[in-house]
Amino acid sequence: MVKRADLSHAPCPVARSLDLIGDWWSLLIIRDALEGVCRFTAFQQSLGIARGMLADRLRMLVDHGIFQSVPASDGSAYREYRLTSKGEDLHLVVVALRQWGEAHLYGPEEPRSALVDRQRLEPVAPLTLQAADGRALQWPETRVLKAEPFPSPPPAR
Amino acid sequence: MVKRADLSHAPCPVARSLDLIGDWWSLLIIRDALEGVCRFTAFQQSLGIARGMLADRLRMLVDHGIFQSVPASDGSAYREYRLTSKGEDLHLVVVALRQWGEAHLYGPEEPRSALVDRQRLEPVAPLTLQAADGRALQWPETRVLKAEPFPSPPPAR
DNA sequence: CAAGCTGGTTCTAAATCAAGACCATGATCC
DNA sequence: GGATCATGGTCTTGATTTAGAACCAGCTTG
Repeated sequence: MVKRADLSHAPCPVARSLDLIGDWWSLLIIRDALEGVCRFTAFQQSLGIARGMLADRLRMLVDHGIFQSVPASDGSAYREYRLTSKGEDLHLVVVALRQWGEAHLYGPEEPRSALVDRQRLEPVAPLTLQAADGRALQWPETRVLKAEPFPSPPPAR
Repeated sequence: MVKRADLSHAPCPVARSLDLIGDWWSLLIIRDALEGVCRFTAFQQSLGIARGMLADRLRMLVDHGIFQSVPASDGSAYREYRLTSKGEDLHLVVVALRQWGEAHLYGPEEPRSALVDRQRLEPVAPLTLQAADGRALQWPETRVLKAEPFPSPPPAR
């Protein structure tokens, strides 16, 4: 056996994405970062994650260009973690998870945090799937076209 | 320490969602199911997952109402796993992961599977965040409103 | 009814994870 | 300018999870 499968060269983008952020903590760290958390200790306190885990995860996310480690903006000699634009683009994944959770994991009266339009403080609209021309699509109206088999699969690194 | 944190009563819908499907395999199983896979052996072969893991994951996903186990549609005595509507609603999460992976994890020439509109075989449009009135929103134009503190937090069960 | 498929369960070893001790800087206080 | 605290980690130690393979019982096919 050895280690968990390596999906970083999978032909399916879903698998590659999960290879990076499919673990227990990464998306929670990214969620916090999207809400403005940027210091090691702040992540650690917000999430209750073990410090060693957090250090590992941040290192990995920096290596993969999702975070960058920059000098702290408050002028101190410490550093902070900022999402790159690649990392920020994960906000749609977080929103999709949020909306699914809101729809299916809460009782009708149960309080929950909400993502709102900053101007009007109204909840954002549910995400929808659209065709290239803007038509709304249901899931059964789509299909996955498999990739062509690759000339040379994982050519080392 | 003991076991991984229980997020099933978290006030944040993202955390609750990840509590169910934030592990290494669940979303890959769901991705396959969305593409029509429904038999135990088919999942196992498609994913290369250990059989014990797969059995555990499917049991858990059935327990949480994401799959249901139904008699096989081919008339045999075997069973198959079908997504419930709750499970099907995860397609937006899978699409978000797919689009992020397409945008950030592939070289320009590297082949990949694509999600297309079944009628025209054109790729679907990128997901976008919209306000309640349909205006496009960028991430910085939104914020997360925290939930009211709950009267009685996790009341056993 | 024998052989193979299906859908699991159980076992073991390895890897991962949580928790806390420890430590090296940098900042603060006096 | 030395003591003390905060920051941002690393290291060690067990518990839990995971991968992989072996095993097994109920269908199904020939």
